Order: sequence, then C-alpha cells, then structure tokens
Amino acid sequence: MLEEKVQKNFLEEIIENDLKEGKVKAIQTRFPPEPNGYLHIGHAKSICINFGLAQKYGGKTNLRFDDTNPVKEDTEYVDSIKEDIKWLGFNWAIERYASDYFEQLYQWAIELIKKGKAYVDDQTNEEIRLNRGTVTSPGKDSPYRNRSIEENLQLFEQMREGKFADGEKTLRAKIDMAHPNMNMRDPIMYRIIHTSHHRTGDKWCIYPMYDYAHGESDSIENITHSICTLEFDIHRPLYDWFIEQLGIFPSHQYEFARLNITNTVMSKRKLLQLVKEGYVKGWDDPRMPTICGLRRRGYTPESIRNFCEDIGVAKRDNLIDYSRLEGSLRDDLNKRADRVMGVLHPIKLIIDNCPDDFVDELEAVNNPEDESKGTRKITFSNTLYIEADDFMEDAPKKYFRLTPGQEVRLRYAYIVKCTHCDKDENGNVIAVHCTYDPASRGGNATDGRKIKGTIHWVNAKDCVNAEVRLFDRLFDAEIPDKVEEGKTFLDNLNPNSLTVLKNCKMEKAVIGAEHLKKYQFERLGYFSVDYDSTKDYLVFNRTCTLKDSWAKQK
RNA sequence: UGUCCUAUGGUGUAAUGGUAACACAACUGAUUUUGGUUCAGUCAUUCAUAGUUCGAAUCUAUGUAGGACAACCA
Repeated sequence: MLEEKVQKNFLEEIIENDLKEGKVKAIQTRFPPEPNGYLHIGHAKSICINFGLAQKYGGKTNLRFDDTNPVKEDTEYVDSIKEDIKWLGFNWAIERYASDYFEQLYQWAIELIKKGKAYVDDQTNEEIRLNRGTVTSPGKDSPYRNRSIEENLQLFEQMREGKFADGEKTLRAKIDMAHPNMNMRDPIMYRIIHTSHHRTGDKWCIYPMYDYAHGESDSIENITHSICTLEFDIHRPLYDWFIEQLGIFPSHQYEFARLNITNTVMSKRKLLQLVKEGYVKGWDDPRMPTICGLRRRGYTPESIRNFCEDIGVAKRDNLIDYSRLEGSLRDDLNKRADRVMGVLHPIKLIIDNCPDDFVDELEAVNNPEDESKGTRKITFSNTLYIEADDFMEDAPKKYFRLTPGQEVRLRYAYIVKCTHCDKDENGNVIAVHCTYDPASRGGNATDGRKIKGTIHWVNAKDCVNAEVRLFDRLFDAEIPDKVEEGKTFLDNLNPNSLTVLKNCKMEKAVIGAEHLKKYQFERLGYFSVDYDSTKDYLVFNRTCTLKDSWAKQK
C-alpha cells in the first residue's frame, strides 16, 4: 500500500507524454460542477482524478461552476459543493464561474458571426428539432441559415437587449446539417431565457449552451487537460471546432468512464427526486450516495479517496460492488476508530455467584491497532447487558457463545459459564443466568483452559441509553435503473433500508462524543455520532458492520 | 439502421509485439481476549473467427456483445 504505484492509467500516460514532449509546461485541470444538485460519490471520482492528477504532476486545479442555465441553478448548491470538495481534502487554485465569462463569450460569438460561422435562427424549438434529422438521416438547413452577417449581428444584439421572448430566436453555429455526429448539426450556441441568474441577476437574457461555454471557459483558464466522463466523447469534435475557429488557447478534452455502484443510483435528477418526494430525509440522508450523505453516515475523506484510487480510471463501463466502498471504509477505520462496547439488542445477563454490591473496574484497550490510543476503565457488576443473539438455548456445535453449560469470556472481564435462562409467558428469553470465575479477572483462565468465544457487554448499573440507526441498501436491485416496462427505479427501493433502535446500551466512554466522532462497537461494526445527537440523547449511525464470517457459516 | 467509444479471472485495473500481473471478493488453513485484524495458500487457454509475425491481450479484417448520441440540459 505504501509502495509507489507502478501501474499508470491512460490519463497519466497522456500527461507524462505531453510533459515529456513539451506540449505543455505544466498541467492545469479543472473541476466543473453545475450548481444544480449536491455532489455524489461519482463526482468524488472526478474530483480525485482532476485534483489528484494536478497534484501528482505539480499542476493546479480550478473550481469552475458551470452556471449557464439560470432556471436550474442556485447558490445553495454552490455552497454545498465547495464544502464537500474541501471536506474531501482538496484545495482549488482559483474559483470561477462560467458566468464570469459571459461578456467574453458574447464577444467571441460576434467574432464567429463576422466569420460567417454563426447565425441567428428564427425557427421554433419544434422546427429545429424536426430539421435536425435523426441519427440515421441527415438534417435540413434552416431557412435562416444564410442571413447576411450584418443582419445576424443586428439580430444577435437585439437578442441580448431583450427584444425577443424566450424561444423566439437562437444563435447557432454554422457547421453541417448532414454531419453524422448530431452535435455538429448547427448546434445552438445561445438561447433566450428571461430568468434571473444566481450571480449575474438580470444582466443577461441570453445564455450560452454547454458546448459553447465549456471549452471556451477551459481555454480562458488555460486548462491543458479537460477531463470529463464518456458521454461527452461525442462532443469533442465540437469542443475542438469552437477553439479552432476562435484560434484561442487549445485546451483538450479527455474522457473516462463514470463510476457506477451496485444498488445505488447516481443521477442528480433521481437523487433530487428521492429528496423531493420524501423517499429519504434529505440530501445528507445517510443512505444517499451523496458526499454529505456518506459523511453523515460516517465515511471518512480518506476512505473515499482510497476507494477512488482503488477502482482506477479507464474507458470501459464498470459496475463497482458497494462492498468495495465498505472495504475502503473498514480499512481506514480499523486503524483509527476507538473501540467501545455497546449492545444493540440488550438482554440481561445475571451472574448468580456474584454479590449484588460487587463492583469492579477493568482496563480495556482503546485501539489494538494503535497502542498510542491507550486504555480506559470499564465497570463491572453482577448485572450486565449482552447482545440477544449471543445467547442460544439450543445451539449448534460451532456456536462459541452463551448456551447452557458453555463458557465464554466477557471481553476484558471474566470468564462466565452459562447456566439457564428466564422466559416470559410467551417463551421469549428475558434474562440469561451464569456463574463467573473470580480467578479469571481480565479474561484469562488460571488453569490455561481455552475459551473459544469472547462477547461484548455493558454494565447494566451504569450504562447509558442510545438510539442507533441501522442502514441497508437503498435499493434492492443491483442495478436500480434496470426495470421492466412500466416500472421505475422507485419500484426497486428497499422498504427496509432504515431501522431505528431506541433501546441500545452503551458504556459511558461515549458520553459527550461530538458529531461525526467514529467508534468501533466491538464485534458489531463502525458507528458515527449523528447530527441529531445531544448531550442527553445519544444518536449513532451504523456506518457499516464488521466482516462476519459467522453469519456466512450459518 | 448511421456515427463514435469499449471488450483481460467473480469485480476492478495492468501488461505500450516477447513468460498474462496487481488489488478486492471468494474459498482453504494458521494466529487471535473482536467469528474483527493479521499471515499463508488456492482461483484466467485475454469476446469470436480469420490474418500479419519467429512470436499477438496488444497490429489488421470481419463478426458478436455492451455503452453513448436525435434537450433552446450539463
């Protein structure tokens, strides 16, 4: 893990080559989110690639908001995006907005009109669509395609001045209506939108389209490597065309395959729908694949970065198993999370040969992976809580926990031997009885006998209550979007993705833990303190379970 | 019925004409006061066919499969 990675991905290959051949002196990348939603794990991959590459090769990365569509964008999203990038551990060189370049873009549009490379079209939305043709048949020229330069100039100026209603006119690049690539069939450069913009207010009523704004913004910022996802591959000829016609700094676009993860959806539109229609409790619901959701769930920035590094970068479609993300998380938290004992489904364990006034204080290790984390004291009495499934009246032979006649070790405490259990009138186990071996203090048998099982516990006499939220996959289906006719991804929602336990028992060490503090509850998993947690009412999110080879064996 | 992209173990990613490698998962076994961690071991005739070559995962051709593209979205 520490050794230098020798395998280079195709982007590193390209960059090293450009640097070696002197095509660029230093690399400059950018991360270009549209402020119309919250960032998700797929964006994290893009962020890691863009910032990571620049870091690795001594270049810089700009943050540029692609805010060319005022009807969808909002400052709420700008703020969350910046917060998430910082939280992931990256710093941008400069913060820019495509809207910063509206005037320059406008001037360049005039330049293209003057060169006879752009024209104002009066066709309606419908007409434009019809005349564009299809992927298998060519389009038809607009009747307005051959207007004079003077007329185009005048009309375009009037568009800017607000002389026309939304949709009445567009500015189009004059390329080729029969081009096999649909993007080259006289793409729209500007449309009229009389909507106030989150940054420019009502200064503009014409807004540039992505294809025109993006490459030109890259060029203005001297972006050397403009890295995006595969679906923009087909836009590259247009990206290059604008830059070439304008004769400006030649940024180049490179495409990689976007991240897909099992049992989750990654489209901003669908995530927005989940939030708006109340299927989750917000953008930062711990079941969401958003950065803020993962953060609240208990993920660390390191684990997300390691995950993105692990999955690599290439151009073929991929589907990463969700457990891979959990693997990166466990890897990180195993080294860093303090251990603590907590019981999710408590039942009483009564030690019959232990006096009622018996009090003992034992020493527990905070993190076996990190000695510097030290130890803490835990208290012990004759009445404890243990996990309900750590007792079975009729147990299979390989069950190493409590069952009548069997000995187990109470972690850091004593060896106990199960004797019997109490049941209510319905036959449910309500308490387990045992005797303890006073000589085994700390957990070691004096006669050297082997104890197979060790279970966690808390002292019923001084533990604290806590709420614990358990999460399961938000979607049952591996690919939620793969649905039969007439169904949607919503039909694949897992109705049991959230379980709230309100009667959990924790050792006192967790009192006062700040939000987002991470623990490993021994034998159970990793847990993070939720934002809803207060001094008087503890709330934990289970980030993920520990690997459980016993569950598989069963 | 077009153009473009892609195809290597269960999942990802390497191998840049010269012995198919690494990680994760899975499965064995060892260690273990977390059924965790850790350690050791096992797990592929590179989508198909034909060709070029002393030699092909890599180059060529033809298929096949998957994906993208017909928003005044990005």
